[in-house]
Amino acid sequence: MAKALSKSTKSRGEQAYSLLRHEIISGAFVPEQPLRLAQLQERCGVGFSPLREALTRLAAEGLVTSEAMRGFRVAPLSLDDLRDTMETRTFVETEALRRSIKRGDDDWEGRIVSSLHALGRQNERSNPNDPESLAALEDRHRDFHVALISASGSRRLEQIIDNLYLGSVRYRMPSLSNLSLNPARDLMIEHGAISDAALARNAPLAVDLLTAHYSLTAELLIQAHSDRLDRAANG
Amino acid sequence: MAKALSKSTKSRGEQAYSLLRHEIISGAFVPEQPLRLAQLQERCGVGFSPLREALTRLAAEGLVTSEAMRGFRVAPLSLDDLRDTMETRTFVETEALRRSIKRGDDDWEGRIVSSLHALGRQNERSNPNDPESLAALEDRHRDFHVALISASGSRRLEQIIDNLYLGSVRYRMPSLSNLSLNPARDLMIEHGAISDAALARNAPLAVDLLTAHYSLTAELLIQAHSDRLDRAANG
DNA sequence: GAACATAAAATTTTCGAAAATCTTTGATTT
DNA sequence: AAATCAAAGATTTTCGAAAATTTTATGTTC
Repeated sequence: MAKALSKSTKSRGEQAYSLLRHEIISGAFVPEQPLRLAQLQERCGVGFSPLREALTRLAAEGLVTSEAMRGFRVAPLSLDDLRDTMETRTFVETEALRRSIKRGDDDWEGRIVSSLHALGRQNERSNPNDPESLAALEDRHRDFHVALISASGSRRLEQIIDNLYLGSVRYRMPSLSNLSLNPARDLMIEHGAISDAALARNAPLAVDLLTAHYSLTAELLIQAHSDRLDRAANG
Repeated sequence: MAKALSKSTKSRGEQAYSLLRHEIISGAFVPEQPLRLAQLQERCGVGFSPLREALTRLAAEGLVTSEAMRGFRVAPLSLDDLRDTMETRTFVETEALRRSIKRGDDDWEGRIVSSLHALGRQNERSNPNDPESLAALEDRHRDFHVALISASGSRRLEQIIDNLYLGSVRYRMPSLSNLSLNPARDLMIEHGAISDAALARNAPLAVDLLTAHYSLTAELLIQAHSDRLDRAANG
């Protein structure tokens, strides 16, 4: 009897990693804020060792910075980094999309269709005032974009895309409601058009639509972040 | 006054990280070999905590794998990964090169000229039987390629390139001598031509030359790795 | 009062023992 | 012989105290 799939026993270090990652992404800490071990120990309920492992890993992924003998800080946010991240994301993801359109099989099409469907359903029931449902929407959004490029055949591209998503999602979280509430924008129509072009194997069109999608997102995020900086400076 | 170097003090964890990284890159361990803490503790002369931090970081960078409650292993090597890594490297670095040619200033040109010069000098005095001088040559080689793309203006691209280099250098190390000894190849001429095209701001030519440079490297590495696999299977 | 040294406090980092978990061994049963 | 189970051994993982380092506070000198 197949051993009941050995329990996904998450070590304490992984628990701490997941928790901190989630909190940083969702904006629970101020950028550049020092992350004191004693404080985190209480917050996460784990000792020093697993905590430092989690922070080391987050540092390697770019979510926190570390300086020898001076501990860890939440990684800074900046307009330059936001622009850079979104541009690089577009560059890499469009390539992965081209390859997926060329190589994708029935399963790939199935993943696109079903993730788009799930995104639509979550979008219907989504409540802009509930952080829980917004996080779920964000996850479905990511799933759709992952599905789009899931036939690229390149593990390396996938990893890069994953890390770039991580770098950009921090800018989105604190203002996702603003974003989806933007009257000039219907995200489901944009996503539907990208999906259609991809399934029709129209690579140039799909790439253009995806580029436009990210350009618009970048513009809105840059605007939102500029406003935040202004508020911080003036108010 | 224990140790007079207070400023550039490397923590023990960083020492362990540097050492292990170097040993993995230079092929001191067999791929997929388990990395036992007790053994590493003796080898590195540090306790469990900094060791685990180093391994966690190496895992995030892809040089080792980790499984909960089962410790760490040296990351595997494979033909697929080698191909993928070299292709992705070419894709990303050619873009960074295009941008650098467009944006590069006098300092950028200076970095190319001087790193090419340093590479040539190291190449002259390099002894294929001395691992020390081979490692130095590898470093000058990396410096040149870093200089080439150092005016891309994208921190993200630079990071990605750095990580991809890390992923590919493992395949090169055990057979660097084979590579540079290949009679059909004069690396200094290839590098000189790339440098010339870049400095002449001829982006299409520079990109073609860089692509050819990496394609040839990839071919030789794939051949070398196939031979190694055959030897492991038969002999 | 500014510059400098020094002590005290706060914080990070490391160590090694203890706990938790995996792996092997070997006896027992089917 | 194959399967099962529990104890013994090996290894990873965690904890908390101790060491090392940075930061802050205090006092002294010019």
